[in-house]
Amino acid sequence: MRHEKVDMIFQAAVEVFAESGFDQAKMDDIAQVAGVAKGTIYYHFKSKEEMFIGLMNEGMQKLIDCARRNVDLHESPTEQLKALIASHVQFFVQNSKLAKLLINEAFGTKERQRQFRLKVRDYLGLIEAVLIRGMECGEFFISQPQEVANSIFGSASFVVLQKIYSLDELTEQEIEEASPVMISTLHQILLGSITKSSQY
Amino acid sequence: MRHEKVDMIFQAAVEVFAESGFDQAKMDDIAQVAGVAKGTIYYHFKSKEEMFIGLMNEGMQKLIDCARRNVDLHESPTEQLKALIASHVQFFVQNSKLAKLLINEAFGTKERQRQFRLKVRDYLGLIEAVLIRGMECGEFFISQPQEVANSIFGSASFVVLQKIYSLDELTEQEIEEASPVMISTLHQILLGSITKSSQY
Amino acid sequence: MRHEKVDMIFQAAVEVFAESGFDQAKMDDIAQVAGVAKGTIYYHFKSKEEMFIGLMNEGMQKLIDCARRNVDLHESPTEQLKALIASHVQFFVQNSKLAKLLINEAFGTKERQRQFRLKVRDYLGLIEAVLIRGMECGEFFISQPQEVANSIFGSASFVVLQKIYSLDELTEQEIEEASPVMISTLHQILLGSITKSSQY
Amino acid sequence: MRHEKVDMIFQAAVEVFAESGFDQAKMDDIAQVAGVAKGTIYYHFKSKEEMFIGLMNEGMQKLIDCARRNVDLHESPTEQLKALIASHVQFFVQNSKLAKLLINEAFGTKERQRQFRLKVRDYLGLIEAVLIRGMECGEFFISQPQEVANSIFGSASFVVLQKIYSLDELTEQEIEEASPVMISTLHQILLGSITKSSQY
DNA sequence: GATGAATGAGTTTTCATTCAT
DNA sequence: CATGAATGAAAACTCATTCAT
Repeated sequence: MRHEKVDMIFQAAVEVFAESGFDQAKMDDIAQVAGVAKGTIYYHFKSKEEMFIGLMNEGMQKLIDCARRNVDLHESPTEQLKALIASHVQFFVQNSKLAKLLINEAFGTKERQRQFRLKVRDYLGLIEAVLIRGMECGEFFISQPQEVANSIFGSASFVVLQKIYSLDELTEQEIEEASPVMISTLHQILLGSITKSSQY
Repeated sequence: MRHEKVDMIFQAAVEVFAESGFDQAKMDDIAQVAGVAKGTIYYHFKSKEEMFIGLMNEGMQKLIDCARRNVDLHESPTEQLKALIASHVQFFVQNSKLAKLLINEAFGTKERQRQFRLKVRDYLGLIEAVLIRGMECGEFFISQPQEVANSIFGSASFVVLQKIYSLDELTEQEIEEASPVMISTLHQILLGSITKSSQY
Repeated sequence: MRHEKVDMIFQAAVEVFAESGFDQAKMDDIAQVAGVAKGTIYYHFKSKEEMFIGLMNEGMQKLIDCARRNVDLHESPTEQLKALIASHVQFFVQNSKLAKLLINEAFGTKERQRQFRLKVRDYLGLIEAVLIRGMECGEFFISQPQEVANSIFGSASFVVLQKIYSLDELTEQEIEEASPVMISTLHQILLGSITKSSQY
Repeated sequence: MRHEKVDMIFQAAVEVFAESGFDQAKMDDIAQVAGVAKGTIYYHFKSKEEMFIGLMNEGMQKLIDCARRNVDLHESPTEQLKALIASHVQFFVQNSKLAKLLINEAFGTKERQRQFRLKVRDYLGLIEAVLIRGMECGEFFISQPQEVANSIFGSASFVVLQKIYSLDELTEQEIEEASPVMISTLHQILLGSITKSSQY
């Protein structure tokens, strides 16, 4: 296969970066995990930073595609938003390392972080679009759709990560099993208030 | 004063850690900002990690105290929760570097991260307590108060950080001014659904 | 042509080595400039060092041939020496990168540098031969022809290189135009004292 | 002593750089020769390049000071020029490694090389000043003093280096002994043509 | 003959930590 | 208590060389 080693490096990089974060991730470890020499990484990627950016884009794109696919299964904005939240939770549960990385690298002034936020913004735009459509067809009552989108993202992300990195140290199995509860709670909180015009 | 230098180091450490994150923060920088020699830091703190842990505890304690103070100003859980959310937003806006650090270091398997989560749990416990009191006196209708607490924390935190690290690069002034909108939006979303029994 | 690629590599190597010096020259760059794959270089040349030695010999041989040709145009040693100096200046001006390389690699204890000095000695021998012939036919009055040969080489080389790498950063055009002045000045200095009549 | 280690590093750096040239010189070697840890070098010097520049300035300044001292011992420009040439030869003989480095790093487009040429220009200015004074008081007859200065520098430098790196591999002792001959030959060549009476 | 992906030893640089003063 | 020079164990990155195709 042509891209055999490149793929292995990419996989290894996801794993190591997600495990340790950008700074703690060592190129040596990535090389070892990938089963290639260190030089091989640099033959295919210009630098640690560049590799990371490519990797983040890839990961975020997966998240975005997954969300879009799930949204498109439904017609009503309400159902779409519910699907989106469920999709988000499931993706984070199944890609927990990536999820942690996402939260860790979403803020900051480094180039990689700025680039990364561009992708995050795409995803948030997807959420916002659903909200706006809901407003237009009278299903949602929202004054600040952008803030609400941020709020949804923050809720869903933190709920999952808090479960994963809970002090009880749950197994992957237990976390998977907890997904439905997390999803339904999030549905309750996040949809309850926007489907009726409340006064707070 | 007895602890003159210790305090200066502590202040400097907050600044530098918050600015750069744990890994990128250099002891040299902390020393320089504090106006002391590098060796002096090691006279007062055992290591970079230990200093960081102390600092995080301090920061989280401030957040907790601030929240508790604001909660205690009110009687009804609804008002308490509103106050808590407003307090959270304001604290994050006024301590944005610390806020970022909080999110960055909340997850992970390192000792400092585990220790840190103990403090986060205290804060979440505070939120949860308000929720439970609200359930008890019939103001809130929640099935999973812990998840809801996480959700509130995640929403409020992400909304503020997203504003601070927005691609528009707002000034501190502009962020301060945006606080009321963020708070009211969060109130709307987070309180709307739990004060009525919704079906999702 | 049979040696099509070999020639292209050779040309590229001259260019890159001359531009960057031995250590800074990268085989990748040579390959790229030559328009061949890196492996191809190693198919034709044993190593970087060996390629460099061959290249230096080639370059020096050109210089020697050029000098010899110009010397042979004249009968009297005085005219021969003048021709030789003019030839040297012109060659250095037209092959400035090679000239720099020559000076940089002329001294040192590395094998390539030792090998290189053998060729330099050939060239110096050519100068010395003219001087000795001049002594024999009574045109020159010199006690140490070898030292004088070195002196001539050093003068002429440095004058040109100093012009090329002057802080004013002259264009190639300007350097070409400065050649006559450099040549006549060198004639004046170098021939004035070794000939009987100081008419230059 | 305050600068104990800094001095040792400096000495070691001169030695290693002079022995191997900038590119081949390894910081490890400098550290080892200096008898300090590698980190110590970086505590005192910002980078390899910066260290090299400081070192070159130091070396060139020594050369300039030495030349100026010797020039100032005499009144007549002729005697001054003779003293300058003798001084140059002796300095190069006694600092042969530095001399080689000087020639190797005098040309090129790197920052360190450009900075270095500023110092070389100072030295050449010193020679030129003597020549111009000689012209003014009627001792020298030169049309291009700058070119003549370059010529003198080139002659003297190359004669010495050629002796040092001769294929016969002379001992330091033998080179020292050869100095008078080199000096007198250079005097003969370089002064003969620029003075009125060719009595040398 | 020609290729270019792969290698790994080697190089500069960084920085938390120590310790003699 | 306080200092800051010194350390050395990493870590990112380079590049001549090899070799399977």
